[in-house]
Amino acid sequence: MKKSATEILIEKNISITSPRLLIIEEILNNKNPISIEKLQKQLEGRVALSTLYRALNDLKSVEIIKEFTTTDSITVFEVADVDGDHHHHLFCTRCGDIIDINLSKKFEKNLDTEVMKIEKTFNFEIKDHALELLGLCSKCIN
Amino acid sequence: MKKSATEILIEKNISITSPRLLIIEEILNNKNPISIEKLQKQLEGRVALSTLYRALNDLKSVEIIKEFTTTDSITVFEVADVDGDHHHHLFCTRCGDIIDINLSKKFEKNLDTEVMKIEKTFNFEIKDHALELLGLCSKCIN
DNA sequence: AAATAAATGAGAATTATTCTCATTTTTTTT
DNA sequence: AAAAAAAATGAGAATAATTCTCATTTATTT
Repeated sequence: MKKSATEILIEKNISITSPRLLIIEEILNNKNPISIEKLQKQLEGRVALSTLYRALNDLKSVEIIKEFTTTDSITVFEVADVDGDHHHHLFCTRCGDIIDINLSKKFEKNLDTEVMKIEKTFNFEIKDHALELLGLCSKCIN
Repeated sequence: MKKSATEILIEKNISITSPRLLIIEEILNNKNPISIEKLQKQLEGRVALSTLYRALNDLKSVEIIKEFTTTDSITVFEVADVDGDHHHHLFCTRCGDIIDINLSKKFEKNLDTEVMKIEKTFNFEIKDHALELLGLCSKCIN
């Protein structure tokens, strides 16, 4: 059921190149969002840095991947949500770890209702939302 | 009832200097989060750029201000929440506008409950949360 | 008021990201 | 399947954002 990197590129109708495949695979392989620095290390010698930045922007603009910034100002990437598969993030403010989380169906419904209210109040057309939870992970708690 | 910039610095027990006062006032004056570029222009000639960056970091570390990054990768600052005064943000992905919003009391309660569940599941100690809503503002909708 | 400690300004240094352009790879056309 | 056209890459230069250094100034403590 999982799509291959090649299939993903075909679906978005952009050309299939080795750097793009490698980058998508690397991001897919990572359970959690991955930083540019990590990607760079992982792809060392196989993808030029300029290409990495360019390809990340390309993949972002066709919505294959998503970019965001952590609480400690690190730019990270993850594969964009497909269909209903929608998740949020837990950030450890000490060690910088990021964990993907799902909210309960019930709560997501509540959230959607609240969002609709806000759309009306502000005459805004809301396309997406992200809930960020900040705190200390189990390792850093003590 | 509003605290002055001086009072804010005294409260946090860090020295009272002209750049810090000017920066806090500038951020207070702005209804919505303000970018570094804007701050820089506004404070041109009164605060050196290196001081601006340094003071922003200082104020951030004593939690007088809060930093975050917009969807188009712009770093912005706002005054940190005081007491229960807690808000979220609406981002226009076309024009970059940011609007402060409040969620309903009821929804914030639901959110707190959900957050507590997540804390247990992940053995995480959650200190703060932020809901970001992304879409098109009334001006950009058409 | 003097002594100490902390913060500032100016510019240099570093880091992150984008840009340029000749070459290579991919896609389209035949 | 080969030729032509279009798109992407790699290497490094250029730019932009942020941090660092250190002599001087300002704020705090004694």
